[in-house]
Parts: sequence; structure tokens; C-alpha cells
Amino acid sequence: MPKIVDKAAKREEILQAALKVFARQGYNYTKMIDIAREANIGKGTIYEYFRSKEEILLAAYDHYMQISNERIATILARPITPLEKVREIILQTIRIYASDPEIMRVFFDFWIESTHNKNITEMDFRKLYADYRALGRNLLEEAKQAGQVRKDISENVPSILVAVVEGTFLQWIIDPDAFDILKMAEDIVDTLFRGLTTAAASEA
Amino acid sequence: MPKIVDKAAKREEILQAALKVFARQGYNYTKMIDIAREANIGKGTIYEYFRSKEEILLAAYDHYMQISNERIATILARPITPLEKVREIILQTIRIYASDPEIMRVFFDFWIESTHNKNITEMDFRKLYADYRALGRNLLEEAKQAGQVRKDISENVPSILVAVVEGTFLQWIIDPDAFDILKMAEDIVDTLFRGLTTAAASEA
Amino acid sequence: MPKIVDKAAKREEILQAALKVFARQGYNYTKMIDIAREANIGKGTIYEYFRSKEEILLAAYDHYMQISNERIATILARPITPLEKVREIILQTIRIYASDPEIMRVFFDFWIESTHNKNITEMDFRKLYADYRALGRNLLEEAKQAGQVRKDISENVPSILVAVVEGTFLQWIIDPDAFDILKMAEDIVDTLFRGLTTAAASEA
Amino acid sequence: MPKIVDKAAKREEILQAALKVFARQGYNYTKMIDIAREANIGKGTIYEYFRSKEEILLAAYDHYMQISNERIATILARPITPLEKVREIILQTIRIYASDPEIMRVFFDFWIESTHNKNITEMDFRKLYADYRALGRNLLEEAKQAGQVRKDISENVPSILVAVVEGTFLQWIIDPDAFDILKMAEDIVDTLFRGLTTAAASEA
DNA sequence: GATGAATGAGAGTTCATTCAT
DNA sequence: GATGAATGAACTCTCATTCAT
Repeated sequence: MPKIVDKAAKREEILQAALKVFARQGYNYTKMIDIAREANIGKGTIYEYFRSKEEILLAAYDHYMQISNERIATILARPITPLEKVREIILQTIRIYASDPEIMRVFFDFWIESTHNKNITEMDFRKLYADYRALGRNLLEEAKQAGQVRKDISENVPSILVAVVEGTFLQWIIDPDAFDILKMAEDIVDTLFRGLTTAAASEA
Repeated sequence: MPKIVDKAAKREEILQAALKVFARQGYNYTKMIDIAREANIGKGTIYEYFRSKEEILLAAYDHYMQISNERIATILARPITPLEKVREIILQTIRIYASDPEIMRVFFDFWIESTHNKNITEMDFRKLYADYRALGRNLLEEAKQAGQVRKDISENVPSILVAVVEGTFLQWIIDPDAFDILKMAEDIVDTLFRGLTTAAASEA
Repeated sequence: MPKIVDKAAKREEILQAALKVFARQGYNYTKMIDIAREANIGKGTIYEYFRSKEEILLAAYDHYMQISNERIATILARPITPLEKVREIILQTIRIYASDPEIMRVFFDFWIESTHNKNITEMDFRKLYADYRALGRNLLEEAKQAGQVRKDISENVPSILVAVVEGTFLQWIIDPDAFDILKMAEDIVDTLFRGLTTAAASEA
Repeated sequence: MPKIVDKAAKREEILQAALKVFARQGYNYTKMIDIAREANIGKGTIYEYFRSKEEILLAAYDHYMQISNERIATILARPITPLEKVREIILQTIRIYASDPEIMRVFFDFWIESTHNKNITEMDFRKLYADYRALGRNLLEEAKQAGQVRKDISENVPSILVAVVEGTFLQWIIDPDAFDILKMAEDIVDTLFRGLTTAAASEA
């Protein structure tokens, strides 16, 4: 009988190798042979697990999305107030990628790729951001109902929340020493919430 | 009797064509022939004005930097308070690129390229962001001295200001209909300043 | 206790599968995996029975030759006149492949392959055609002696006989509906023999 | 001003080089680099004149068709009887390719390729043969009307004419010494016409 | 004996750059 | 100065074959 291989595990292994190389060199500068070398396999072997370079890209994106969604789902399930959920999502999003910078590095690579590569409609950053904003909008609405958030805040606050998180990564990836990313996470929440929350809530 | 050509003007023309194509297709997907066609010149002619594709990239980056710096210098020279300078820089930065989206599209392309291409150390986003943060830090310090800004704000506020502007563009480029970018600019300032300024200032 | 396998039978099975795929896709477009799938075995198993793709080609050719030779031998052994033997060989050659088009499809594939692939000298269409011509020449000579065929026919008649059979298949494979292949067989013999045979024989 | 090149002439040059290599090695075994070497150009240069390997195939086929069609048109235009036209088409078809064997060698390569490659529907041998048969059918019909051809010949005679020409090439390409191709052309016509023509015509 | 996971040589194709005109 | 024809390095992907299990 032939060699038994856990196809899924090996696929994951290759994906991890690819992520490492993508983070190091960028998607466009990454050649199939680089991924193969990182994974300690032959060039042809990659094609036993992925149909093309683009499929690796998509798999990596899905990988990112899954991590992200699971994290958010967990937070949403916790018995905390809507405002605390917003705070936790921001804090933990930053924390998780702070400890796994590779995937955030490739995130922006994919962002660019999605902008120009028409073959990969599955990689829909438009929807991703829209979903994040909708999430923020819903939680803030709940928080308003609960009196945690001022009624007169701008409709663009969700966009601002997304912006500040994304923009933080943008700076941090380029220059990890620019600030303490974990302290930054706290400061983001504190600074923004000060302008959003009702007096009572912001003191809490 | 050689043809008289305004070298600098033609170089600028080619640069503008390149910017257009970069915005449309992305730096990596842009071929020299695409730039040549957009500029209505021969492929070889580009090389009379630029040594390589990378040099166009750098020239485009310098172009961006010059616009950006001039704009900021103008604002800094105005007889307004430090806090108003911060506000104006944020508002006008967003406004200017809102009316010229092309250059902001390529900005992130360059961001990515600078991350991976070791040949282009002149394109230093690390320094760019550091400069922006330093500018913010200085203006905020002045504003604190002037009593416009609360003394206890986080040292990371400059990073947050940069983040929110960059993150706004990130969303807007992907999805120009996600929000009204000009309204967004106002809301960013209002929302952030509410948490930063002293009561007196924020009422102003 | 090794599994008992009829090596020869399995080899034949694989060969039949290969013939089917060759007929469908052509030798060059046929991948080893296609043959394996058609034979319902693993890709590696083929190599237990054939050293290489080329060896399958050769085996298929031998298969063709054996069928062809057996058929001719049978006809030659029959107690009929030389001219009738020629007629029967032409008729039955066409009939047999008319009912088994697969093998004739691959015949021309092999013809091409033999022309360009220097590794397969065993696949000698030069000799095959020469043999056919020699067979025709001998039978026609006998027929001449027997007074069945005119003495002044061209020495190239054997080549013409081979040509018309091969050329018929060439058209028929490309377009099976171009003519009724069985009727065509009859018409070939009738048309050609009318010019070759003595009055007496052609009336027969 | 740039190098002036007669694009059409260079394309033709490359095509001729390709034909040579196709004849020598077969279409499938021919690599782009082989064509480039034969044409004394760089590999990339081919792509300035042909989009792909397949496009060269099609151009070569068109080249064949043009030669063939022109030749036939010339013959049809001559002031000779229908039967003589048939004779001339057969004779000259064989003669022309006898003096230019390269193109006939590749003809069968293309025949095979057209059978299996679905991308090249422009290369329609089905139509080619059908056209040849139709041409023969029409000329023979005219010849019948003119009393040159017996009224009771088989409807399949056109197919037989095509078959014998194609089958002759098939043998000749494999083994150019098997027979004198020019003598063969004469013998084909003589042998076939003896069975087809009326006594008067055949004596002529 | 049977298998399919692994492989790398080699294919067609692209494109930044050169340079003769 | 302007050009585009020419180029080959380098890319992604294929597939016959090997071999550990």
C-alpha cells in the first residue's frame, strides 16, 4: 500500500510555509520554489495540494478570515455589554496579530492583490470592511439603547474604529518599534471611547 | 540640429501617465508598454527619462511626498493655533486625496513595494510615518502648552491620528461608496478631538 | 503469501485501457494517470507491467500487428485464387477496423510517433508498408501467371492498393459519416479491379 | 527612428523555420527554442510574430491551404476537359509536394493534432476532405455528361481518388525510396482511369 | 503486488531592458 | 531624441517516473 499521508495536514503545512515566505518577501516576489524550499519539499509537490499560486493566496486569506471570525464570535458570545464587546474586539484583534505578525504582514499584500487581480473575487476586502463596520454599527446601536454611548455620535464612528485598527497595523508592520502595540491597543480604546461614551460609561 | 525637448516636462508627462496606470493596474501589474501607451510614446522612450521601472516608482513617490510636504508646510505657516493646525492637516490631507484618488491608490501599492523591495531604500515609509507622528506630537505638545489639549492624553495619540487617516483611505479606496469621505474627515476630527481637547477647546 | 495475479492478463487489460485512451485523446495527450483511471488501477501499477509510456505504445503496435498478421495469414491459407486473396485482404482489412475503430484511430497516432521518436525503432512502418506491398506484388504476380490480371499493369499497383486502403481510413477516421465504409470497401475493389483484371476475371 | 522591419516577411521567415523543424521533429516534439534556433533568433522574438505555438500551427496550415487552393484554382481555370482537370489535380498535387516534402510531412502531423486538439477548430480536415471529394464529384459529373466517364461508376469514386493520393503520401513520407513518386502519380491516374473512363476516353 | 505521494527536468510564455536605426 | 524589434532570464505549471509503505 502506498505512503499514507494526511493530506489536510500537509496542505496546512505548505500553507504555513507559504505564509512565512509571503510575510518575508511579499506575495508577488514569492516564487513557488521559495515556498517549496521553506516547506522542504519539491516544487511539484505544492501542486499536489494547491492548484495554483493564486489558490494558496486564497487559502491563506481564508485562514486569516477563519481566525478573525472565530475570535470575534467568541467575544460576541461573552456575557458582556455591547460597549465592552467593541472594546474587546479592538483589543483582541490587535493582540492576536501582535503575537502573530506574519499573518498581518500578508494581510496588506492581499489587500493590494485583491485590488488589482480580477481572478480572486473570493478575496473580498470590500465585504470584509463592510462587515466590520456593520458589526460596529450594531454593537454601538445596542450600546446607545443601553445608554452606554452618547446618542449624537457620528454615523461614521464604525468606519473610524475600523480605520484606527487598520492604520495602527499599517504603521506597526512598517516599524514595529514605533510604539508598543499592546499599549497602543489600550490607548486607542481609551482615547476613542472618551469621546463616544456617556460620562458614566467612560468613567467605568 | 537636435530636437529641442523640455526634458523635465516630458519626464513629468511620463510620470503622470505612469501614475494613472499604477492607479488602474497596480505597480506590479503595470508593464512598461502600458505606461508608454498611456503617455503616447514608444516603449524605449521611457528609458530616456527613467533608468528603470523602479526609478519611476521612486519619482512617483517623490511626487507624492512633495505634494504632501508642501501642503503641510502651507498649513503650518498659517496664523492659527496648534490644535487648528492638527485639524487642518487632517481635513486637508483627506480632502486633497479625495479629489485626486489616483495618487492615494498608488500610495498603498508603494507601501507594499517598499516593504519587500530592498532596492528602493529611498522610499522610506518608516520615516514618513515617523515624521507624521513627530509633527503631531509637536503640535499637540504646543497645544497642551496653550491649554487646548488635556495634559493627560496618551503619548500614542499621534500614532492614532496617523492611523485613523491611513485607515480611512484604506477603506475608501477599496469601497468609495462606503462613506462620504468629506463628511468622514469632519467626523474624524470631531470624534477624536472630543476626547482630546479641553472642554473649552472642544466647544470652540 | 503473495497475491496470485495473472501477469499477462493484467498487462492485456492495461493495454486495452491504454488503447481506449489513446483512441480518445491521442498518444501525446494521453497521461499515465488517464490510462490508470481507465484501467481502474493506481498510476504506479502500470509500471509493474510496462517499463514506460513508450513500452505501452510498442505493445499496442504489436497488438495491432498480430491482429493484422493473423487475419492475413488466415486469408492466405484459404483455397481461393490469388486475385480473390487480394480482394479478401482489402475487404476484410477494412471490415475489421470498421468494426473496431479504436485501433485504427491509434494507428495514425503511432504512424506519426514512429516518424519522430527515435527510441522506437521496433515500430517500423517502413517495413510494414513494404511488407504489404510485397504481399500485393506476390499475389498479383501469381494472378498474372494464372491469367487473372493483365500483364501490363504498373509495378506500382501494390503501392496503389496500400494507398487506397490507408487513405480510406484517413478520411473515415476524421469523418465517419463521409461514406459507408463497408460499401466503400466493395467499391474500392470493384473500381480498382476493373482496371487491373483481364476481361474474363473482371466479369466474374 | 527604430529599426524598420518587414513584419510580414519576418513572420514568413519564422513560419518557414517552424515548418522545417516541424518536418524534422514533428509538431509535438518541436520546442519553441528549436524554432528560434532554426530561425536564428531569440526565443522571445517568436512571440513578436505569433501569439503561441498553436498559432504557428494554424499559420502553417493556412500556408498549406493557400498553396493547395491556388494550385487547384489554376488548374480549374485551364481550358481542358473535366476529366483532364481531375488528372491534372492528382498529378500536380503529387508533383508539388514531391518537390516540397517538408510541407507534406507536417500535413499528417497536423492531421493528428487536429484530431485531438480542441483549440484549433480552424484546422478542419473534415471540411478539407469533404471539399476535395465534392470537387471530384462535380468534375466527374461533368465528365459523365461529356461522355468521358462511364455512367455506372460508384458514388464513392471521389473518396477513392482522395484516398489514393493521401495514401501515396503516407507511404512516401515514411519511405521516400519505396517508389518513384512522379512515376507513381502517372500510374495512379492510368490505373484508376482505366476503370472509370469510357473506352474512347481511356484510349485517348 | 499495489499504490499514490513526491519529484525536478523541462515546457510555453512574459517582459524589463537594450540598442541599431 | 525616439523608437520598437530583439532578447533571454525567469516565471508558473505539467507529468513521466520513482519508491517508501
